[in-house]
Order: sequence, then structure tokens, then C-alpha cells
Amino acid sequence: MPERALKMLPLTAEPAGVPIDCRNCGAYQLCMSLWLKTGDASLLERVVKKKQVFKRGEVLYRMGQSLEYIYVIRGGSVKTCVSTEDGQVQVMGFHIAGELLGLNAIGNRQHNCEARATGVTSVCEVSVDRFEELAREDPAIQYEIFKIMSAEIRHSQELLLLLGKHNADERLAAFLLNLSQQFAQRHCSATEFNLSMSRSDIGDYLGIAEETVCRIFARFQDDGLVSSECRHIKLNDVERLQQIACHRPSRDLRNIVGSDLKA
Amino acid sequence: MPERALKMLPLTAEPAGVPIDCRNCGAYQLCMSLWLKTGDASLLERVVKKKQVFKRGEVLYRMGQSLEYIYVIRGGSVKTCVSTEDGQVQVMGFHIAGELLGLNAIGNRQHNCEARATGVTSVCEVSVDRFEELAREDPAIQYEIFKIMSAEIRHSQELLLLLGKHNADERLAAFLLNLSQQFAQRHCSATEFNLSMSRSDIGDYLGIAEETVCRIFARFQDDGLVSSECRHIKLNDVERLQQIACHRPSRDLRNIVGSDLKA
DNA sequence: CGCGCTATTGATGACGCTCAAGACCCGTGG
DNA sequence: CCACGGGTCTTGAGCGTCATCAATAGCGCG
Repeated sequence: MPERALKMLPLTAEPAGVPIDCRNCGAYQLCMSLWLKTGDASLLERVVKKKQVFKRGEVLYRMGQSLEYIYVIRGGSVKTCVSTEDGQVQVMGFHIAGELLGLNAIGNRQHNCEARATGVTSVCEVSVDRFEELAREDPAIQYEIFKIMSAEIRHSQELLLLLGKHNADERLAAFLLNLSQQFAQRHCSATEFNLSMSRSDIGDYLGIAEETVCRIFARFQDDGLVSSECRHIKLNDVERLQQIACHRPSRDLRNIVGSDLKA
Repeated sequence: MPERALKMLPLTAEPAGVPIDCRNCGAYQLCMSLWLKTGDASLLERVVKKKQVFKRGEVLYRMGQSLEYIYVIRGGSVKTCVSTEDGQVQVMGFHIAGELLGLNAIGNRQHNCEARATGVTSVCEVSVDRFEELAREDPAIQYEIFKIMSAEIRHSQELLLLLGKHNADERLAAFLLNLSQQFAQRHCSATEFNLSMSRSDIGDYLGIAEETVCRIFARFQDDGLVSSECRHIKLNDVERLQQIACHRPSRDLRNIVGSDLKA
């Protein structure tokens, strides 16, 4: 037996709530527009109601709750999810520093999902009323909101494709590659990082059981694709992961080689 | 053997491209805002570039194509879907009279999915540039766009929950109930209607195989839940369909009865 | 120090996919 | 007019993937 390392890294291994540089923040354009437009730095202070810190597991907002604040993540990590009355959970996404939360509820003033910190997380809390006021006045801000909502729809579509058409291996590979990209965008290592979410969360995101996540991690590790020590992940063979994520690993690869591609 | 009716209704059985009343159109608020704001009915004419008709199977726009028009469906039906390079398809949604298509691409000016008519379909084609111009000038229009995009995100979330956490029976039951609601909103019969999409489309929407869709339709019919003659559907027992859609039919029902509910 | 949470691994079986075949409907061309 | 092919729908047989149940172990926290 391959004898994988079993030591558990403490859950607090992540760098936690260090505020990011504003220039890397997803709300940068928004904030800068505000500032440039008005030339009034104090406006920022008035818009950003307060900076708040959530501990692991704490709730930023719940489903059905009325929308009062938009949250800008400064550091840490958050998951958003919907759930049914019988306790089933579907994680919609994992969010890290620089992302905005709550915008998707701007249409009906009511949160349609729940947001919960998966690690120590600090956020900027922004009043929705002011936010909208500003959007009405400044087309640039309005457009930023469109862009963010569009991106959210695109993300949902990708996830739907993943859940509807791909098996467990493909889902997990795609998930890891996605994370990798996400970190790269924030100027962190694309091949070595810490997961802020549990195996169970990953399963609830990818629509597979917690145990299946474990098993696939173990198999990927045995195959030399990744090194996973609990929540510390290292991607050893990104290319092969990409193959797994796109095609179906073995059978279809043969088919593709043997077939003449047609539009 | 229960001997289900086998006769196929012609695909052209649907009422096809009769334009809906503007007051039932999803763009009604939008159009009215325009009109009231400017008092200029001719503006509508300038915004709505032209009214166009697509035949079954024709493409309104493709993935990756640059966004030029928003489409308002006047009559007929459209499916939107994303696909992978190896030909797998995930249907994102089915759309009928009164809905707007293309808005989700407003953030990056590039369509992130494909839209294809599933029956004879007539649409209003609206220039995006003018549309945005108007949104910049009129907060009411801006807000309408937010609302529509929010609704789209909510819909994706529901579908994700369905694909991630529910079995094939539950998915199909939920699908039928959803359709029922959709028709009810448009003042059509909630219990008897024609499907505009094929079994294969339904499968591609719900993340199950075409054959599985057939089998479940057959079983639902044998159980007296629905009458399905090819594309003509009649819901005979909405309540039981709802039970199937929410809970898991048998095992969990027993569990729920026997357990004390807790928050 | 013990309880609870997370992660891991094994055994088992069911759900749903795949392949295959046939029926029916439609449009097209001989 | 009829024959034909292509598309849609249906049903059967067989098997693989993955969920479920169960047991164990490590770590965090009170």
C-alpha cells in the first residue's frame, strides 16, 4: 500500500484575515470610481459602513434575509450555498479576498443564498442603499455591477456543465484547476496552496459524496497528479489534470485519437 | 403490461409564433419606462431594430459571438445551452414568450451560451448599445436589468441544487412543476400543456440520459401521476409530484414521519 | 481528558448510463 | 404516389460509477 502521509495540518494553517492591497480588490474599480468622481476620500468612509471580522463557521447572511449590505472580502474565505428544508446543501461557490458578495440579490432585495466564513474572514460592509444610489448616478459603477453579475452567471453555467455532464474525477480535477487559476489571479502560487474548505464542502460543491472526494484525492495522489496532505495541496501534473478535466480519461481519449474530428 | 398510448403528436402541434400581448411581456416594464419617460412612441421603434422569426433548430446566437442584440421572445420557445469542445451539451434553460435573452452577456460583451429555437419563434431584436445608453440615463431601466439578471442567477442556483442533490425522479418532477408554474404565470393551463423540447433536450437540461427521461415518464404515467402522449403532458396528481420533487419518495418520507423536526 | 469534527478506507448494492433494437413521424426525391 | 433516410421516442439487457453505511484515527477545543 502506498502509505500516504496522514498528518493533519491544523485548520488554522491559512494566512487568515490579512487585508489585501486595495489594488488587488475586486471592488477596486468601484472604489476608485467613487474616489475619482467625487474627489472626496471621505465618501469611501461613508460608503464602507464598517470593517467586520467573521470567525470560521459564522454566517454573513442567510437565505431569505433582506439585503442590507454588500460585502467585499478583504481576507479569508467564504462559501455561499443554498439548501432545502430537509437539510440538503448545495455549495454555489467559494470566495476569497477581493470578491464581492450579495450583489446577486440586488434584484429583489432578498438574499437567495447563504454566506458563511470557511476561515477567519475580514470584510468591508457596504450599505446597499448607498451603493445603488451611486450606481444610479455613475454609469461606470453601474457597468461594474453588470460585469460582476455577468461573471456570476458565467460561473454558475460552468458549474452546471460540470454537474450535468462530468463524472467525479473530472469534477475534482476541474475544481483544483479552477482554484489554481483563482490563486494565480491573486498573485499566489498556482501549484501549491491551502484549501480553506472541508472535504464535505467540496463534495457539496461538486455534487458528490464526501467519501468520494477523499477517494479521488487518494487516487490522484497515488497517480502522482497531486500531493495532498489534508488541506495542503500541491499540483504535480497540471497538464494531466487538464486532460482529465476536459475529456473522459481513458476510453474517450482512445476514441478521439482514432476518430476523424468533424465540426 | 399497461399498454401506454404510442401515437406521436406532430412536432408542429404547438401554437407557434403568435405574438403575445405586450402587457404580458417580460420587457413590458422596460418598454413602458421608455415610452413614459420620453413620451415618444417612436423611440420604441428605434430601439426595437426589427422583429424576426426563427424556425425550429435555428440559432439566435452562439457562444463566443460578440453581443449585439438583446432578444425579447414574442412567441415560440428557445433553449439556451453551453457545450464543450467534445460535443457535450448542458441546457441552461428553456424560454418562452415574454422573456429576454442575452442580458447575461452584458458584462463582457460576449455571449457565454448559445440560444436556439425549439419551435417557430418570433422575437424583438433590440440593439444593445441603445439599450445600455437608455440604462445609463434611466435608473428604472437599470433596475429592471438588475432584476432580470438576479432572476437568472436564482434560476441557475435552483438548477444547481437539482443537479447536485436530487435523483432522476426528483429532477423530472421538479422540471414538470416548474413548467406548470411558468405556464400559469402566462395565464395558460397549469396542468395540461405541450412540451416544445425533445426528450433529449430535457435530459441535457436535467443532467440525465434521454432514455432515463423516457423511462421516468413511463413510470409516472403508470403510477397515474401524469398522462404523457409524446409532447402533450397532463399533470394528474400535482401534490404527489411535489412530494417527489422535494423529498425522496419513499425511504425519506418514512424517516420524516418518524423523526422529530429540528431547526 | 474526552467529546466532536474532519478525514480516510472498506464493503455492498442501487441508480442510471451505455449499447442495441424497433416503432413511428417527417420531409425529400424518385 | 411510394420508398427512403433521418430524427424522435420507447423499451430491454448489462454493467460501472458512486452513494451509503460502517469503523477507525487524528486533531481542536472546552
